[in-house]
Amino acid sequence: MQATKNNYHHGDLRSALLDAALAVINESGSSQLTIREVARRAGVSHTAPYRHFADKDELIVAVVEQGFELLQQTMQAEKDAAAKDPISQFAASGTAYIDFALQHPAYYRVMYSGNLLTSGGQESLQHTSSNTFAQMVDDIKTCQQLNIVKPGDAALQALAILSTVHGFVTMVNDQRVNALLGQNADINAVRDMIMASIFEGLGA
Amino acid sequence: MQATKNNYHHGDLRSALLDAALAVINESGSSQLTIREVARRAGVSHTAPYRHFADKDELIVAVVEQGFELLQQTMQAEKDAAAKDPISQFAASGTAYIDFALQHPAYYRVMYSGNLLTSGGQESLQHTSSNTFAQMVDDIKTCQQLNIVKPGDAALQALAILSTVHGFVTMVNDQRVNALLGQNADINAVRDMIMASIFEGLGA
DNA sequence: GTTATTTGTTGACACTGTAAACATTACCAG
DNA sequence: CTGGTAATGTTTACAGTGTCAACAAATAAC
Repeated sequence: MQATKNNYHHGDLRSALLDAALAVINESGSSQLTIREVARRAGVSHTAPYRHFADKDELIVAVVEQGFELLQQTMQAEKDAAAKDPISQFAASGTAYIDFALQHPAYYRVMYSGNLLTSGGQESLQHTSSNTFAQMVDDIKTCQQLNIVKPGDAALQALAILSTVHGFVTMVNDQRVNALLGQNADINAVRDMIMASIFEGLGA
Repeated sequence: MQATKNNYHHGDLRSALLDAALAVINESGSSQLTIREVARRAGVSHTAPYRHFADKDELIVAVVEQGFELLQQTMQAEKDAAAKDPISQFAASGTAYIDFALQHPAYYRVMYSGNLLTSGGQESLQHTSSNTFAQMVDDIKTCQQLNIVKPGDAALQALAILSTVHGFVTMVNDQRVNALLGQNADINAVRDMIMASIFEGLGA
């Protein structure tokens, strides 16, 4: 099963389809994401994808899962590269999350727009974001024990932070921030301000 | 032009189509929103909508605009009902915004999910949210002059708040909050906590 | 090396968005 | 009232979509 060309069998069609799906979303938006177009880009017939995904939902879910894996990796890498004190670690997570969302808008959009899925596909990806969340809660608890974050329900604190960060990157990716602040807005400056206000709110 | 029944002419088809569109989104999600289904619900032929909307995008944009009007009205009503000091006014706005999003998830989802639109339709609704935003900035500036909000770029402060609020309601409506906190989470309590942390961050 | 399994193709069907041609109703000037 | 014109709705048609069933080629297993 190697990726030799000009074969009847593609070699790694599943990956190729996922890549193509992401490319379509990047170029034309998720409303143009179509099984037939994805197949076209992979150079196969319009029903070939059905050997790898039961339906369109399953293809989208696969892209979402791949996105969450990449997010997880990105955050872990940033944490590894940062100083080992809890504050730096937490800051690294947050910045990595935001940067991931802004550098991979296609991924992020699919990951957090359930309206793409036809029916109950949503459930199958509920679990995907819980890893990230659980990690956040752990980090906050660690900081609380060190008295560098004020006490309180760590899950609620994590949720508030996630709300801010998620809302921010969503608005940036949807061009809302540019619309509201003007085209010349310095997104990185806004990001830093938002991170700062989060830390301030934590009482660090 | 009155809405008499059983007429060849519908009477107020445009409104009926908008209502039907919203109902579809509520019942089946925006992925099921289809011109033909909307026409079916309004009891007209599948091309009748084209006498009122150039294409599907225009129908969606009309729903979005209607949503923003309703949001504006809701916020104004809450402000009118609240105490007249700036803090109460600002709190009323925020709570009204959140409550609107949670009580009209279908509206809110369409209003803030650009991926429904095929092409350049996004531009036509960029202006819609700027009213709300401008109002927020004004309110913050007022509070700053009264020394109940700390100084700084009011637009940035407004953006941070909007990020938090938008992120929160988005996650609630997408079932993310329930997934992360558990089904028995008290959303109103979370909302109040988030509002409190916003005010804390403002230095009020 | 034959056979079963995996992977891809062809063809079909019901559904969608949308354009063109046509029909009915509302409205307005005389 | 009467006609003509604009507004509104219908029918028909076409290309594109998701997905199923039947078939074909390549791979893997014995």
